[in-house]
Amino acid sequence: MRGGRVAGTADTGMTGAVGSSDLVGVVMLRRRPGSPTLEEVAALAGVGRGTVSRVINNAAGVKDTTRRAVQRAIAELGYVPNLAARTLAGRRADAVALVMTEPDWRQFGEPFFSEIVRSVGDALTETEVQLLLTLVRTDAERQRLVEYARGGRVDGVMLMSVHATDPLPDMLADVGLPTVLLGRRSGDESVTYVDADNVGGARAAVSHLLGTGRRAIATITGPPDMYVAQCRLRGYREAMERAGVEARESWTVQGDFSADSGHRAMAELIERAPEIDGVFAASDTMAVGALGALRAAGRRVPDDVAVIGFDDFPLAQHTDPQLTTVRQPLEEIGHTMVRLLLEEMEEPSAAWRHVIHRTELVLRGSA
Amino acid sequence: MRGGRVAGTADTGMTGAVGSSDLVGVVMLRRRPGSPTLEEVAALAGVGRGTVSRVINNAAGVKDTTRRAVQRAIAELGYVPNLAARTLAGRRADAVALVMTEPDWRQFGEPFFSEIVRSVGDALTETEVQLLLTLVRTDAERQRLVEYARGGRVDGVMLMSVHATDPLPDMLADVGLPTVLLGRRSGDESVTYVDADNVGGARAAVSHLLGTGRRAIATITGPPDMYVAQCRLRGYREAMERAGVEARESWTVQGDFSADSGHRAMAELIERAPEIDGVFAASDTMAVGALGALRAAGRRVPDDVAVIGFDDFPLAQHTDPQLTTVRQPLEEIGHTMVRLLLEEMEEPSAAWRHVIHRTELVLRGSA
DNA sequence: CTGAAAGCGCTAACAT
DNA sequence: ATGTTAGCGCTTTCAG
Repeated sequence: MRGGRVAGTADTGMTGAVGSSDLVGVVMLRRRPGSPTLEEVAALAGVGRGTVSRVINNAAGVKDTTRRAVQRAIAELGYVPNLAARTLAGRRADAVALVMTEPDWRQFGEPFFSEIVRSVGDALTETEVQLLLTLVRTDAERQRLVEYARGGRVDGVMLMSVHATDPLPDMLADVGLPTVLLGRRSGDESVTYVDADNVGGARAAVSHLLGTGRRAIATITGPPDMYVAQCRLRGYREAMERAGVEARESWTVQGDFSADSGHRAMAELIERAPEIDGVFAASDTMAVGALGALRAAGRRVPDDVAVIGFDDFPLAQHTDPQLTTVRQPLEEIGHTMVRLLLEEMEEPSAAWRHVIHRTELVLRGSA
Repeated sequence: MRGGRVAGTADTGMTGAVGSSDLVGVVMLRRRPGSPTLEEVAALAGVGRGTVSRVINNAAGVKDTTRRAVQRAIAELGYVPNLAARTLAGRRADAVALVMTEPDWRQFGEPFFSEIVRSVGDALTETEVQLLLTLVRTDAERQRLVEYARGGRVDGVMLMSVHATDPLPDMLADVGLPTVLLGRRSGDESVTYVDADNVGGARAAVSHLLGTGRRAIATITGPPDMYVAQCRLRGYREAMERAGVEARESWTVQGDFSADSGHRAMAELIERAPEIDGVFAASDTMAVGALGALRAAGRRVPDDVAVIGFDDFPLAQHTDPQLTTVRQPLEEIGHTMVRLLLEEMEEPSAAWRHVIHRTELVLRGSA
């Protein structure tokens, strides 16, 4: 029976399955047709529509007694403004979208994303702006989002995890929709973006290793076609160069950001470059894999070999609390995205703006 | 230095920090004022507005040549319909919301949620309906969502992880907005919901243990104020009763769905009821904790004690591939939510509908 | 300070 | 088959 399956309620027959015996519950009356309108409020309050509009928009210049009367009418009718009408009449949608373009759905659960979502939500919680998360996986969904955004349902768009070849940012930005990217697609990203200082962070990590007297420092890179990986490799090289240490060819091994690839890369390094006494991994996940390989090979960490990983996901605390990492300030990155977006919505500028957040080294046992 | 922090780019000074030296990039012209309107399209195509409307809505009864002409005009102008106007003119918003009311933000990253989000997204991907995820943590956000929904920005709302005391479902449903809940708040939930068969699943798990000849079966429960936990406890009791096995008081220990609480509960069980030869945990997470406690105590699993957990999050595969679980069909649950919502949007009914999905036992090594 | 009136861009019902 | 017209509910001048 191992690995087999048994219907959970086969012996009970008590519950309805889809489409078969749905239980139908209490019957209740509902009223849909005709939420009260501003006009009805005006009538009840005995004022003109303009006055009601002023009241619900907190506009100045309404006698206090009238205001009160209107508010009473609003409460009595349970009036809620029709947002479509409001938007159509010229005001904004009072909503922004945070888009995840991640075909690989597992990413969704990553701490990286939840952190960003959380901080963006926080930054918006004080405002009148509703945050809308949307998923874009297929081209159909891409198209639908563009029509949604261009259709005026949101006043601005933030995009996370955009792949280098994704045209979505341009489709949005080219129509004049305030758009902010999290991370660059390439070195000359034009659309407004917020990014972490990947070059500087990598440089700081490697400099730190050099500072402890180590010289034979290797790096495990990310996919070469990802800009973020390029930056981290560049940081490694710059640090080595500045220190006057020649970075041997054999000290650079390619990974793909996964723990597995980190493990393999480290195993290869141990094999072909046993002189290594330090490693900079382009992701914390790979760093964890590398630590595993080192320990498996009987190397002492950090005494024999020190490891630092770039903190893409605040993973380290869950897997290896001893791992030194380069931390990206996700909280601030989220806040900055919101700030840039709101500013752009406030007064559209003709220029793209780019903000790069500093990173910081979080020292722990392994380096 | 251990545990200390170092600014990543302190030695570089190359990057701009927020608000200090933001890089300002390429300047580009943007046009915002006045997207082309349907009227302009009509003019360019030399037809009436009604015809254009028919074309963009794929309505029948338009001569093929005219249709083509209109489409050409649309392409030439880069016309995109104004959604606010469309909604106002009486049609729907063509959007639905999937709401997470989870004050404890960590939950967001759980596989349970990403699975639901994924399956709901899948179910919607074929339609014209845009999925909007929204977060509701504070009362302010709750209020904002209600105004958003009542304001006509979405045609329906799905709610996940609703706490027993949350008034949000009623606030929405009472105004006649199609609303579907994932999970019940209590035994007499009125609002339309989709749920897993928690009672039946628990019963099946315990029956399975009984079927292997075990008699001293304990249960680790969830928080007693959560309906889902009550149901799973009820299933345990029913199975024991049906088998004519007396479930001793001391065999029921309370947990809180966390792995830690599972560990503690199991340790307590080992102490006070060493006769135990089977355990049903109300969540897979607690089951994992329980397994840890058992192994630590030197009990062999499943030979001495068999463990089954209820699969809230498809966690088992990540932590203990040997753990037998009661699986909830998350994919189907998501699809059903969408189906019910769309049906309700199609033709509002006066009745609430309730669907309870079967669960299935996924047998693995530990039971 | 407040009422009246002119749209916002679209759909749908009604003519033609 | 297609043009015309009347709103949808709100914001916003513009008069009073």
